[in-house]
Amino acid sequence: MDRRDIVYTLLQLVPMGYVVTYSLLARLAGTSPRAIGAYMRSNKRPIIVPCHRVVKSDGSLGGYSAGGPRVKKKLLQLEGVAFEGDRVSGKSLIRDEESFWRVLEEHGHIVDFDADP
DNA sequence: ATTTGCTCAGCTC
DNA sequence: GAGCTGAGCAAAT
Repeated sequence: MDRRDIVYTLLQLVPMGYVVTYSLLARLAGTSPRAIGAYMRSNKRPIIVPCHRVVKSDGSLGGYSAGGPRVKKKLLQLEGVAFEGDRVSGKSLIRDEESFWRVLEEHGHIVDFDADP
């Protein structure tokens, strides 16, 4: 299990209609934002690993190797993500770890870290 | 709005 | 190994 697998796994937990930042994934996986970009670029399983749900921390799109920013935006809109111009509007953008875990809980993913005996 | 310094995985020699 | 290139960030200007 290397860092790349961790990143892909985390990404698959993000529900439709939400978007995370490169920066957040970097903090969660213990690496740098640009490294996340590199992982996405070399992503071999489009769709299964939803690279289109990763954007820059100011809400602008960033890149998308499978079709360019146009396609990326379109996909997000189809998933219900709201835009203001070329930026994702605040509501669906997850920037910090706390909101990340909260969103996962609300969508029924298992978050429980310390199961107390 | 634009510039500046920092980052690190992957690719090339 | 050493050097370059980005699907980026935050702070200062």
